[in-house]
Amino acid sequence: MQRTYHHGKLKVAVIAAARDRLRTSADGEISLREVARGIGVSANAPYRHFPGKDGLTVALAAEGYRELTAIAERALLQRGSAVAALAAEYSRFWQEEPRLLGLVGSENFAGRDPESEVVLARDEWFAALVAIVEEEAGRLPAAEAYRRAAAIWALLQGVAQLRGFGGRGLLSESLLPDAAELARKAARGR
Amino acid sequence: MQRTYHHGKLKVAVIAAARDRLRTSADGEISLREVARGIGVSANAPYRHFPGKDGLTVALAAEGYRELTAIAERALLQRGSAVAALAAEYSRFWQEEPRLLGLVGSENFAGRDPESEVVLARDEWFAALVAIVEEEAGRLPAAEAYRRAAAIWALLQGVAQLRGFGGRGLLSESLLPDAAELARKAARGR
DNA sequence: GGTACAAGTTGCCGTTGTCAACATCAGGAC
DNA sequence: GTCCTGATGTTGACAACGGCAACTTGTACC
Repeated sequence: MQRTYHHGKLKVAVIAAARDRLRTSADGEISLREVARGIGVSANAPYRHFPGKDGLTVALAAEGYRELTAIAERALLQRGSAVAALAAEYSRFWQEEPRLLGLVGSENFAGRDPESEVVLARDEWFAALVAIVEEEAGRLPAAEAYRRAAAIWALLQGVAQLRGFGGRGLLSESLLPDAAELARKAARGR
Repeated sequence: MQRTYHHGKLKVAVIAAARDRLRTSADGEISLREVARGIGVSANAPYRHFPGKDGLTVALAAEGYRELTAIAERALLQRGSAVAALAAEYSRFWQEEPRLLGLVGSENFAGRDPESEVVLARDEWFAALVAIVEEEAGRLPAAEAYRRAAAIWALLQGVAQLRGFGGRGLLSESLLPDAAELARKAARGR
């Protein structure tokens, strides 16, 4: 790949590189400049594709949501409990990219446009989650299905965070609750 | 209060100011310099009390844990379900200082000294949580009590985060699960 | 009263996010 | 083929940041 003046696919390259930093860097901070440097492009090039650093993190969050949606859809196709499969995959995803999922959970979208990419991606993920609840519990009043889906998400995210503390002490791996089991109970409203 | 060369209580002042920024600032970022400026002290003064910016955020997390412990202990003294009281207070705390609790949940203490202030504070909070579980469910095997306590924490943190998304759509307030009810079930192992 | 040490200060450095102005390329109008 | 226009990258600059070093001021203890 020759160095041409125009990179061509900078947007996806930036997102991929940023995601990689998130995965590998020690402190989990991402620097726009460092990302650009890693791609071999000038510091300001990303500004042609993102309104700023915040824009990049929002894009990353959207990426995370899309991946979650894919995970949920895959879980539905599997034989056996979709909820349990989802829980297992959520945990695996967290282990691989904890900071990305942390971003997904913590990002504040309160003031954001409901039509924005990230909010749409979140809604799709949540819809997939609702489908999984109904697969486990049968048809439900919409409000109840939403509530159970939210409970499951809260559980998966919360347990994953706890697992993130890692290591010894009162929160060591063997003393953590079984996310799959808790999620199934939540799906059934128990 | 005259401006003297020696502030005297800079450490607590810095923590309080930083916590305040966390509560009030729009983006939730804290700058060591801005904090120092707000207190009326030079940019480098805080370095006499904290090893660096990370040190400050760790101190903030410890502060958060201590507050959680106090909440848990208060919940135990109340008449009625301690778990329910805890859930209510946790939610209130989140509404007031979402970023502080986000920090508590997301901070990565994996590599940290088990004797460090923040890990000790976390253990105290968790111990208080275990006491609440036993108040609700009676005496339990230690491992089981730990698991239920962890489940409750995960639920409270997860639901609070979801609530943080705020506003309309599939995750609007009225469609969120009742944290208190879920927590009680978790405490009873149901 | 003198002195060692803690607590604050100023000066400085490299890095970062972002703005403004300029350069380069690709593709359609003629 | 030529020209022009918009999208895409580049360079240069700026203020703010985190952090180091060296200096100054106050305090507490002998």
